[in-house]
Amino acid sequence: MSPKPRANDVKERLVEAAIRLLAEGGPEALQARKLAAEVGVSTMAVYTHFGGMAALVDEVARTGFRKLSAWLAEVAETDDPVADIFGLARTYRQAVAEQPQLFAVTFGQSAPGGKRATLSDLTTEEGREAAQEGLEAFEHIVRATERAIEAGRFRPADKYQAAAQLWSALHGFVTLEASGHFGAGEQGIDHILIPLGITLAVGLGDTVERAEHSTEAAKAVWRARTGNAGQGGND
Amino acid sequence: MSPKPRANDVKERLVEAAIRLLAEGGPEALQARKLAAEVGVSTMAVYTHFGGMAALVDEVARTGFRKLSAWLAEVAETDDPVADIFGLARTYRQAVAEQPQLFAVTFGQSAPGGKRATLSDLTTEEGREAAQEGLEAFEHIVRATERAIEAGRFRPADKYQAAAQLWSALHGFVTLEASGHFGAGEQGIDHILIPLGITLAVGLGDTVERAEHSTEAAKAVWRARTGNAGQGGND
DNA sequence: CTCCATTTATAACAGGGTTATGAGATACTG
DNA sequence: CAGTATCTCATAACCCTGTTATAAATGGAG
Repeated sequence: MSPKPRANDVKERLVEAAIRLLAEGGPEALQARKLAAEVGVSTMAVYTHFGGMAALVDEVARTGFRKLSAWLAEVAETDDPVADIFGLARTYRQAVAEQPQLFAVTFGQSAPGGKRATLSDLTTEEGREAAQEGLEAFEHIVRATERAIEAGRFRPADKYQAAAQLWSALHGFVTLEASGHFGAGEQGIDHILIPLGITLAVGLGDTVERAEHSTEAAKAVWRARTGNAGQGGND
Repeated sequence: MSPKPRANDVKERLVEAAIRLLAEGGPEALQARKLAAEVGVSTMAVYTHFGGMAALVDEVARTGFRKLSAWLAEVAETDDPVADIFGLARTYRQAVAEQPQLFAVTFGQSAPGGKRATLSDLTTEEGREAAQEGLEAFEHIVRATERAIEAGRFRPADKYQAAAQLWSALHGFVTLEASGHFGAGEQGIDHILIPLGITLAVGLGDTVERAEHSTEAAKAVWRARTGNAGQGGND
């Protein structure tokens, strides 16, 4: 097996193997020796390509952001921007639910004190320029928020500020759910995420009726997407 | 120094030292040998008292929850339950801002030595029993939410469900802020946390005017508390 | 005092990340 | 084409950290 790894995709394969090990065995399974064995090379590959495990983990974290952005980008824009926001939320939650270990690294690695350039303030112009991958995922929420404001569903407001509110709530729910605080399975979606979304939409200016209608629309779109061809694959 | 550790508070001192090392050097500094040296004992103490580093980290996580609960318990109940919720939010945020490393462990984002602390489900009866400390912090939000519903500020709703929404949003904001996404200092509070709180309050049934008034009331209380005698001490 | 349980220090072991070194491959240069 | 420089990778060692085996010290029970 593994006849001979072709020249330069060893780096790529290391990251892929790292994500696989992470998904299967959690953070403890992410070890240089296991990684090397998985790819069929020696541990030196980690050092020639990344400089060390820390940098590799960093790359894994960035890959998580990229995957998240890619998934969010697949959410189609409809004429109901609030429903689109719910669609983004479901997608965000689904990504984390499917690969909790990966996103635990992704969100954990962005902590300050780490080596990596931290994503800076997303509510200022300069900050947005400094933050690459993290911002990209955020931008999808911003765009949908902007459309909701333009459509009169949300009150006029700073789109970044409103989107940051939505992102906070969504991220908090997803994080707490991944930590096991909201039970297993899908119950957290119905019991908390959807009511939370309605609360936020209404608080931002939508009516209860329209917000509820949008959750139903989003649920229908979601069923069509995941019913036909699940989006849970590897990009 | 350290004349001779008295019998059974070695356990206590180990946890204290662990929190100190964590605060000063991050997760990587939380090591059995450093810990033992800090307390003035051998590494064996970790094993006789905890069974291993994993259990010690777990105890550190639980201590974080206990401190958080203690801080939240200090927030007085006024006749404005929505203002009280804002007070709880500021306190929650302040705790994490002051001891980000500790709460990164508490919430499971940081994994010293690969050993993550695990928490339990708060939306089920059994889960709530298993998670004493986690629940205690959550209960403060539940209680304030209940009062807001009873006072007619929030629409009638399941108090746990409504509180879970508030907790999600608050936790998400705090987490993202601690990761550096919302800039440094207090700007995240004014730009995002307070607007988020107003959005949620309004979405749950409050009026914009009363919600805004409550944020001001909470800010005044906060200034009085932190202006007089900061609450940043150890429990 | 003697016995027993608990706690602790010492020292070794095990398993990780990392590094030194040299061999092989690759590409550029004359 | 020959030679050389560079990049990549395997081997083997090194260091650090969690852990455990063992025995000494401690302290209460009888």
